[in-house]
Amino acid sequence: MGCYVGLLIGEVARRTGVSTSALRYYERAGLVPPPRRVSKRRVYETKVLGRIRIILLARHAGFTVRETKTFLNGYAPGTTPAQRWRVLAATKLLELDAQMSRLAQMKSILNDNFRCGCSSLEDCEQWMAQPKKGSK
Amino acid sequence: MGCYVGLLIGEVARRTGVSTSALRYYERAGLVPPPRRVSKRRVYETKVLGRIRIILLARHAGFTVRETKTFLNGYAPGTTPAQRWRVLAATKLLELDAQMSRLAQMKSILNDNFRCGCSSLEDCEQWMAQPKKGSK
DNA sequence: CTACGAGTTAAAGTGCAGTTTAAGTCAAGC
DNA sequence: GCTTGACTTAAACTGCACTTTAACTCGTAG
Repeated sequence: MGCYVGLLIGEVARRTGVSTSALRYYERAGLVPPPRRVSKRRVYETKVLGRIRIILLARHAGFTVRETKTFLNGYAPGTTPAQRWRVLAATKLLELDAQMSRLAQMKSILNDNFRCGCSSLEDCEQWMAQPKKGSK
Repeated sequence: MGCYVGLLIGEVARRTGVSTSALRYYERAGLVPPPRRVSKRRVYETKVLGRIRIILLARHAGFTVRETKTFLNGYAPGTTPAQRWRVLAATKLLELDAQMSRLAQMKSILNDNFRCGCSSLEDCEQWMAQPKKGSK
């Protein structure tokens, strides 16, 4: 049964929490390199688990699959190593900062409303007029 | 031409940066209340601009349209005012915190790689083994 | 009266990120 | 030798968030 060195797709799915269909999709999309086959079956090396962790992190951070691919490939061996990577990373960092400040703004709205307690969005001067301040 | 009190959809689109088709979609989805009509045309009151600002903020913070709707409606007049809102806001705040820490983690990866300079993801111990620390 | 421009509708189309389905392959156990 | 279970494929389907299209209605300007 499990006498190959490596992991079958079901095992990778179980260990990473990514479904087998998603793993095949990631392979088609170029996120995960095609593993070797043993009688047509995918047999993964354990290091694929690390790559999948990165993929999950990127996806959860809001990167699209295409972005994640560029992210991984701009960094993979064979491409211009540092140069492309630095440009990519710099761009991404700016986007992440922008996104974090949007989240922070949303947090303020949610937090402040615990205090303010308005019962209608339209009635609440706090959010409705953007630079109008002076209401408790 | 513009002698109604209120804004036509094109004007709202221009002022908010949201396309007319998206505005109609938001109306169907229950995010924007149906405005009054003047000879079948939507005529918005200016306060809709405030609501759209909130919608945009929520969307940019990663809320789905459905979530944004619940967010706005749980807070609107007519519903249990404070109670539902507080539960919703608390849930959302937890999600935002989780998302922010994911973004922060992604930032670290991007930032640290400026220093580390590995040329292959699989080779870089830093990210591949998750709780392995000790390398500069 | 006609043409224009800005609006209207319902319905179909788009791109993303997968999931589901149907039909097939293969090694192992009974 | 047949069944079982984990895998394989291509293709169709899903849900989200809109956008596009086609055919229509208005009010105004020339």
